[in-house]
Amino acid sequence: MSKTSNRTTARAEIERMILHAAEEVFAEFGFKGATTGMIAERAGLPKANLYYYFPTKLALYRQVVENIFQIWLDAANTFDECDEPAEALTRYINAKMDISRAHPMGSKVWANEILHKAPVIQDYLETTLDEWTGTRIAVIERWIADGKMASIDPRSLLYMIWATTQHYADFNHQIDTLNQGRPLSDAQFNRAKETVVSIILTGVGLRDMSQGRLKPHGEENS
Amino acid sequence: MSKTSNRTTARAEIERMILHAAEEVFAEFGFKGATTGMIAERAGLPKANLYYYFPTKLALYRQVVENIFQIWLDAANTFDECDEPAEALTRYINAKMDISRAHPMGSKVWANEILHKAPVIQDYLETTLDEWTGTRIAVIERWIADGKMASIDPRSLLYMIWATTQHYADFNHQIDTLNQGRPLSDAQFNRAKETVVSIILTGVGLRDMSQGRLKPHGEENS
DNA sequence: AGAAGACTTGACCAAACGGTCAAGATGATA
DNA sequence: TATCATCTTGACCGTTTGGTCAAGTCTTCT
Repeated sequence: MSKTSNRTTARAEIERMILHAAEEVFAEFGFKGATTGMIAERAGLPKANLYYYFPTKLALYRQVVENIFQIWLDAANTFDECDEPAEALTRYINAKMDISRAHPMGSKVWANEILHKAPVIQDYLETTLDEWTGTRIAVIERWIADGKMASIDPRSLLYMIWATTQHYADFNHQIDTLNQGRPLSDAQFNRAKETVVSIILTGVGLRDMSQGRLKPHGEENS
Repeated sequence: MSKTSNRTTARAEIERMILHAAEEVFAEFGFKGATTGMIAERAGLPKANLYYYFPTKLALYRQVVENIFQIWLDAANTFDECDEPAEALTRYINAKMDISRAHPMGSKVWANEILHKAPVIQDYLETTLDEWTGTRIAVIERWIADGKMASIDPRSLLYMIWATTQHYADFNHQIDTLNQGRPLSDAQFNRAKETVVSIILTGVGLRDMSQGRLKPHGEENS
């Protein structure tokens, strides 16, 4: 009975289940609105047992937020995979759109946190995020100086990309409601991705609109 | 002593103060996180007195949300003030950006509501908002059919405008943090507005980027 | 087998919060 | 001044909720 799963493995497995449940509940109800009872129930164990694995509700929340920030950072790296602005921006936008589709709950927890003045992630904003943003702005400024793209405000461009891509996670309830109550199909979502990439790349002078609509890659059906 | 301010006037005044306090507290802490005690304190009256003017916390919240939706609708009308796409989109984007700056709390309450699956405004989404969106999409499709702008997905364009403009309200804490902890100056905000308008108009083929950066109107200083 | 630790859980507690209430203050009317 | 309605407020209540605890059960090691 005790071959692959020793105690530490089982413990890690349970912690993962708790964190998954917590992410969903925190996303849907916010930190205050979520109750440890709901999280425990969704994780399939009694509330008292949850406190055996995480000392407080806040500690559990912190762990959830840290995991989310790690995903965010992974996507951020796609920005640097290529030094050509069109390619770099396309990859970054697509990566962020894919995250919004794959991890909408994480994005919502993040949005909630910022909305409420970042009580637990303020230090991330001031250190890691600020640093990342500064270096990427420098990259964009170099592209502009090299005449590779139009002269726009790099910071506003980054905010626009963040806002638009995260909108598909944070506001997915509104988007679904405006789609006859149904979630976007893969085709619809891909069309949104292509539109976002198209408007932004064209908007910063990396494409032109003369030939009408371009379809860069990966289309599914009508 | 009783000339201009009869009782009904005083009552309206107090209700306005309560609603203002409630908007701030709901924006910062969410529906669950906000307490009627905090709202009463910020409005400068004892909690019990607040319940004389609003029967329940939920009723107060509903009133706040309805006021916000009215502001949203007012901005929506600027979309129709002109039938030329460049002018109409510019006005609409600027109106929404101005709202984000003037009423960030309202925008945050709205965002919070959508994030939590719109428990109290679902009917607005399904009726008024859905209807407004449908007709505006038709307008954009006509512009495209008439060759006035590039063939992009109108729905994705609207979402992009909503996401970007509201980002400056909903995520203003993050924006401030990335601006050395200070709120954006008027000059910085105007630059953001111009950048957003520029990228979107260019992105949908209503400007071209050949001459570098254009400054449409209203600049302050460097 | 049996001791020792890791894990589980129902019952419980103190604090916080939405909402009530009854007693009083204030202002309009006559 | 007397009356009545509107408004104000401190004290209070039931429920919810984060967190605790002691009494268990299960695993593992010797």
